[in-house]
Amino acid sequence: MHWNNYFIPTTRETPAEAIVPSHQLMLRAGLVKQLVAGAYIYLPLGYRVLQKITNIVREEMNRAGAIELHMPAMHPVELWMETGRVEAMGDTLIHLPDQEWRSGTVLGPTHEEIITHIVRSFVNSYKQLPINLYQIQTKFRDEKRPKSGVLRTREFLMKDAYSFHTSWVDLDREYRSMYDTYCRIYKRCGLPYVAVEAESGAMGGDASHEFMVATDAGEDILVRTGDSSYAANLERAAIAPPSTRSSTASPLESLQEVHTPHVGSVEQVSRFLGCQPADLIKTIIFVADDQPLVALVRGDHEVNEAKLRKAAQVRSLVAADPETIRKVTCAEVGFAGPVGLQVRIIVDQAVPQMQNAVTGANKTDYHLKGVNPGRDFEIKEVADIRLPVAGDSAPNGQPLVFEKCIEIGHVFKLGTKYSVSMKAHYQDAQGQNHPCIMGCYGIGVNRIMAAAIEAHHDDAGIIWPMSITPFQVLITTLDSGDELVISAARQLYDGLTQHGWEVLWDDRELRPGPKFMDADLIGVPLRLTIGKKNISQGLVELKVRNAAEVHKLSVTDALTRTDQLIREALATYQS
RNA sequence: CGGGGCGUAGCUCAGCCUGGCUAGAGUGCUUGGUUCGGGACCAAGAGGUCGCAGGUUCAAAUCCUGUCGCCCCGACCA
Repeated sequence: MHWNNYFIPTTRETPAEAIVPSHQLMLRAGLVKQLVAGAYIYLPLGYRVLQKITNIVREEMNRAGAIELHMPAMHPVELWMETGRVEAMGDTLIHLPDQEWRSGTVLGPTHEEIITHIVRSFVNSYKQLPINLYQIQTKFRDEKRPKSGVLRTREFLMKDAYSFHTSWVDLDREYRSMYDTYCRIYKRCGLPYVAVEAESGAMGGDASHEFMVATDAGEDILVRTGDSSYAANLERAAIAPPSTRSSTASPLESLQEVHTPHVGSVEQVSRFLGCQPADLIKTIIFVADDQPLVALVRGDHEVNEAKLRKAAQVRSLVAADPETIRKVTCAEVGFAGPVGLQVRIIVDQAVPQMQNAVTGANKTDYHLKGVNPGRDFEIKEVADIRLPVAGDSAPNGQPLVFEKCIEIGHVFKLGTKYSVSMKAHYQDAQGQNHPCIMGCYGIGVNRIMAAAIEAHHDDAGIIWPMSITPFQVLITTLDSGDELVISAARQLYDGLTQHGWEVLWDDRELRPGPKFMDADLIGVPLRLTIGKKNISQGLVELKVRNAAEVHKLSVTDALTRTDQLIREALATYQS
């Protein structure tokens, strides 16, 4: 490809709206342009990268036996009503309300309903299972706040796969296979990914893993140990129980009521009484399966509702409204405490360690000092029910570290949630009907592109992994009036093209400076520079984008060396 | 949805507070010339309904009201 005949609108300055490095570089390198908030145009260079990524995804999915198809982006809302997800998705689901036919149409944020509809239409027998169907398709979600370039958008490309099975054992096998496939895909894309245990959230289902890339541009929190022997997302991260009661145990004080007028929050109470938030026991009241449930955590900790729900073994769990709180505690909101409460209490494992703590007195404008768990209130149920904080350890005893990250993929075991509600049944060998057991597996294609840039760039621009670069080689000709320069460039261009490589020839009539700046910006991994002075001695220059040194080689040596470097680089990304 | 900010040339921004001639700069673009190995220089040009609508005024980029869009922080996020 000749640069003059192509379309790469690079810019020197960074548009003001871009904050994160990948967004800035994608705009400056002419990869994308925003059309409206949350939707991006993929310009030719960016589209090439996107295609490289989708090719890798497709190859690996096919290798794993998944079968590609293509589903519409417009869905009849009836299918979503069958699973109750019109409500579950809420505002995220984009409706088209302006015309009669459109009022029954939504834009697909994901495709469980559609794929389940397909399977129930065509799959009747266990002989047709298992099957794994996937597509690479545009999704629509009405994100409240699109941000960070293509990292969070309302319209985005996703590879979504759905598998259907006759047994949980077979789902486990496919889940494992997809997990391994994802690892291969990310490795081939050159991403430093981490697989973590995750909550499956509103998707439903049991097991779930997220694939993360650590980056400051991210909006999730990755929790892991320094040696990565343990990794999880923030919601899922398990916390080791405190080792032993602190050796500096102080004498137990007696219970004492203190007047704390209009002082309700942890911060206010600790300031008012001159103690630390960690000296308080926070008493949070929930309604679980229509019964009040109290959770106790240290004042500087936060309850993790997913953990609490699991520990309490309840189906529904919501924060109690003020009226319920008043009824349970006989006090205004802000003065709840465990002493004397006659409801089910689940205690975080950090609380029994506490001594001479402060809690609400269940009496408006009063707190209790000198509260000692076990003495002043009974400890019946202890569990890990909070979010981790700095200083906590993983179950294996190693300290946890926290990093911002972005999610680039997610695998779920869905089970029968959709097949039951949508009646996707198959007949077994005995003629019995059963709902299909399902898994689903998603990859954010645009996010891979942004994450790759987040992971591979410097001050001058992008440094593409060889596997997803828009071109493997950039030929930069200086002194383009010189016949030797042109004939050498043509020789290299033709030679490398014949080897099957994608070559971009910067044939623009520009001074060397801007050409080198653009070369670094767009991040093609190998650059061959041909100038009058060197070529008069039969030499061209070979430079690797992420290395400082420059090699002077003959034209034929440059060709074989470049070919070799590309092969070597690609090999490192293969699994 | 709450809080903050911004909308003036392709891009980065000044001008607005305190209304007043033909609305500016840098960069990019076009043409000519000199240059030519890491964003050169000279000269001449093209390019703007100052987001949009209404109002105040002799006069509005500037003041007022409304509206739309965009960014940031937070909430939300299969």
